[in-house]
Formats: sequence, structure tokens, C-alpha cells
Amino acid sequence: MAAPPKQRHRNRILAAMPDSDLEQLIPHLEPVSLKLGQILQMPDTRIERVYFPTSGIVSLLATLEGGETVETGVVGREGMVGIAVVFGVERSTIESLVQGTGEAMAMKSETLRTIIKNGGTLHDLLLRYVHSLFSQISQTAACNRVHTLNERLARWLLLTHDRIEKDNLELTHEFLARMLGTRRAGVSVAAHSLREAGLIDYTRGDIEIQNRRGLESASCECYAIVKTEFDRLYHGQ
Amino acid sequence: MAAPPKQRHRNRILAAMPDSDLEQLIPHLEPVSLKLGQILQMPDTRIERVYFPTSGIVSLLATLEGGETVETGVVGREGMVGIAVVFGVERSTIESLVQGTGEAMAMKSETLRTIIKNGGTLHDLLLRYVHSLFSQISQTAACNRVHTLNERLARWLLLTHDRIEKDNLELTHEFLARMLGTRRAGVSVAAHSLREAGLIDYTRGDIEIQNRRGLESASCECYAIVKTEFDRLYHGQ
DNA sequence: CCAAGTCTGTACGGTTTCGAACAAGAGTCG
DNA sequence: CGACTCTTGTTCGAAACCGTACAGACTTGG
Repeated sequence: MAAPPKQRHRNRILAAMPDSDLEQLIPHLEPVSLKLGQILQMPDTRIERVYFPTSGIVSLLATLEGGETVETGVVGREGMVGIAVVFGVERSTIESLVQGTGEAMAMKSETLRTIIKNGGTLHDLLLRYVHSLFSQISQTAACNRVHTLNERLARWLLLTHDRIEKDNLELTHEFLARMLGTRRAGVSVAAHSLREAGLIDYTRGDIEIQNRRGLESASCECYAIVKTEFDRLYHGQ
Repeated sequence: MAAPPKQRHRNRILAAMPDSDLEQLIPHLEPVSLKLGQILQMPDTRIERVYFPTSGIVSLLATLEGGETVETGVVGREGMVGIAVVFGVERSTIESLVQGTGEAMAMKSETLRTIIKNGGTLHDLLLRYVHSLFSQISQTAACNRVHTLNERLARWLLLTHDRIEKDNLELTHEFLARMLGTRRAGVSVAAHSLREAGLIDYTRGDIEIQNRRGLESASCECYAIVKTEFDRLYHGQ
């Protein structure tokens, strides 16, 4: 039972394809659900499928010795999970973890490889997407170096808010700590101060965005930079 | 006056191309020298040319408000400067700065775009290279978050040493600070402690690697991870 | 050879974050 | 309901690093 066409097009990459090209893809796309905490791709493991999210959000994580993790990028319905396949490699050091429940259209890596082998619309779209992701990761690298936890938390909430498309995020401080590469206690303190400022509210495992504008000024410049680059992706240069 | 073929092949991407393909490229390649401190690409500015270094080393920098910079990746003779062109975009937020004097083969962005439009060997090689670069930047993002300045300095020296292919690096603490996204004074202290440990020696503007093994243990895991991913690039998976 | 500029050594108090720990509230399940 | 687990609040001293400043050593140019 295939998903309705509308659902399919919620992914921005698929949506940007001409109907004729998209129709060739459809037989190879399978709707799957993305469950919170699900690992779509393990580090250093063969990538079997790629995912075009239609809702929900996926974190790209770098893993360090001792099991510590740091988020380096996020993928929502503007992108695809499994870009290594576009590069023609079978595995990568990055872990892909579902951070917000949702749905996606999945495709076998092998199929994608065949389809993009000789260029074409999808290939072009994916490469442009890779550019945005590249910008995002670079900015994250700089951000992690120089900005405070408060700023980074605000940035993270904004980036996630943009992708999840609702006002409440179901996640714990512990989870946030693993994304931000810091201690749970640190997140609690930072979240507390954002709450004090009236920017967010939360109870256990549920954070609510209350004042986006406020969050934007509490955040570092990195949010705006990454957002600009993503907007450019789908609205020309 | 064209550079001798041998010089040309010092760039690993070009070296990996079959002779027949490479010959088609040669007319479009122009030898240029890379001078310390030279900016090959400015952020948010149209990328006119791409560079295949044959020696020397180029830093990829993220720029922050207030002019602070943080290095997110490095390119030596294993790669190409200007990957945004591969993605089909004209500009990126990244600045490319020559960090070690050397030489490169340059090509017009427009030419590269035409050549790789319909796939081909160069396209495949570039994509695989992008994967390595991707790994490097992701790792840097995580590294910047969790590792100490001492560890990161050791890592940086090793990555640079691998690319510069000589034992002395001509650069000041001030320069290193801009790469590592920290204070000059901080670098001086860290460098001092590496010298105390007998791993490096230096006078003003000149750092000498004295004990690679030692540096490797002083460095964080990130060096090994990035190196492994690059080695894989040119020696199969 | 002297003056000016550049580079490194080092110090200061202050901020951010760390690692670790314990308390208390909220939900869950028998 | 009570025991248990999960989540958040909060504290402690310690570490890393910050911004700033100044001194001294080295280099360069007149």
C-alpha cells in the first residue's frame, strides 16, 4: 500500500523533481516510519537504504571514544539521510539517529546509486543539498568551538523547530546533552535560563517553544547563517 | 610553459585519472603558486577557479562575527580547493586560505563544471574526495567541542605534517590561534608544553616536528579517524 | 647600530564548563 | 497504593580557557 502522492511530495528534494522523473522513482520508494531513538545508520557499517524524510527529524552524530556523541548536522524534509551513497562510498563514520518521530520514503542504496549514475535531476538536487549540509556542518564546527552552551542550545532548538514543524519537542535534557556534546546537568541549567527568560517552557521530556523571536536573539549567529544557506537551496541563489 | 607531467601528477586526484582522461584535462590546467597567507576563495563570493594542489596546504575556514576564524578542514595534494563547484553552486560561506606555501594546478570553475556535467572519472574521484572531506569536517566539529587545546594542537600539527611533507612548519602562534579558534596566548602555552615534552621545537615563526609518535599519543583520537578515512580514499575500501 | 615592529613568555582575575554527586518530583507498573 | 525508574534541580571543587596586559627576545629597516 503506497502513501498518497501528497505525502510523498512533502520531502523537498522529491517535490523539486519534475513529474516525469518522479514517476520513475516512485516504484522504488517505500514509506517507512521514523521512530524516536531509532538508528537509521550505524557508523562504519554498510548503508543499505537512504531516507527522504517527509516529517520528523534525523540527527547526524559523530561518535567519540568512550561513547560520547556530538551532533554535527540535522536532516528534515529538506534533505536525505545517507549522503555517503551520493559520494559513491558504502559506509561512513557518521551515525544517523531519529530525533523526532515522523515518516520517510526509503530507497535501497543500490537503486539510488544506479539512478544517479549518469547525472540527472535527482543527482543535481542531491548535490545542491549536500552543499547546504556542508555549510551546516562547517558552521557547527566553528560554533562548537566558540559559542556558549546557552547560545548553542537556542540555536539547536531553532534548527529543530524549523524542521519538526510543531511547537513542542519531545525530548529530554539527557538527549539534548548527547546532541550538544555536553553534560546533562549543563543542559538543565541552560534550559532553565531560557525558561526564566520566557523563551521556552518544559516539563519532563517535552519542550515547548514559546518565543521564537526571543530564541533567535538568544542564539548565536550560526542559526541565521545555516538557515540562509538552506533557504537559498530551494529559492534559487 | 606547462609544468612537467610529474609535477602535475603529484596531486592525488589527477594522479588517479587514466591517462586518456587526464590528457583532456591538461589543456585546461594552469600551474600557479600558492603563497602563504593568500586567500584563494573569499566567503560568499563567486568561485572563479578551483585548485588541485601539488604541494603546500590550504585551510578551509569558517568566519564568525567579529572576524574570528575557525579552521574546519584542510586540503593538500590529496584534494581540491573549491568543492562547492562540484555541488553546482557558485559560492560558499567558506574561506580558503593558503597555510603552507606550495603549488597547484588551477582550472576555471566553469570548465570543471562542464567536464563533470555528465559524470566521468573526475566526477567520481571528486565525489569520493568530498566524502573524506566530509568526514574530516564532521570530526572537527566534534573535536572542537570536547577536546583540549593541547590535544587539538597536536592533531593539527599532525594533519599539517602529513600534507606539507617536511618537518618544519613556517607559522606563528598567532596564525595557529586563528586556525584553532582560540587565543594566541593559549597556543603559546600549549606549544610550550609540547616542547617541554620533546615532541616539537620552535623559534619564532618556525615549528619543527621532532617526535611524530609522541605527537600521535598527545593528540586526540580525531587525527587517527580522519587519517584512516583519507587513506581509504586512495587504497580502496 | 638604533628604532620600530613582530613574536613569544607569562601573569591576572573572571567565566564557562567539567565530573560527580545527591535530592526531589513525575510517571509507571506490579 | 507503594516500589521503582526516569527526569530535572542543584551543589561542590576543579579544570580549561578567556580577555587583557606587559615584558622581553628577536628581526628588520633605516
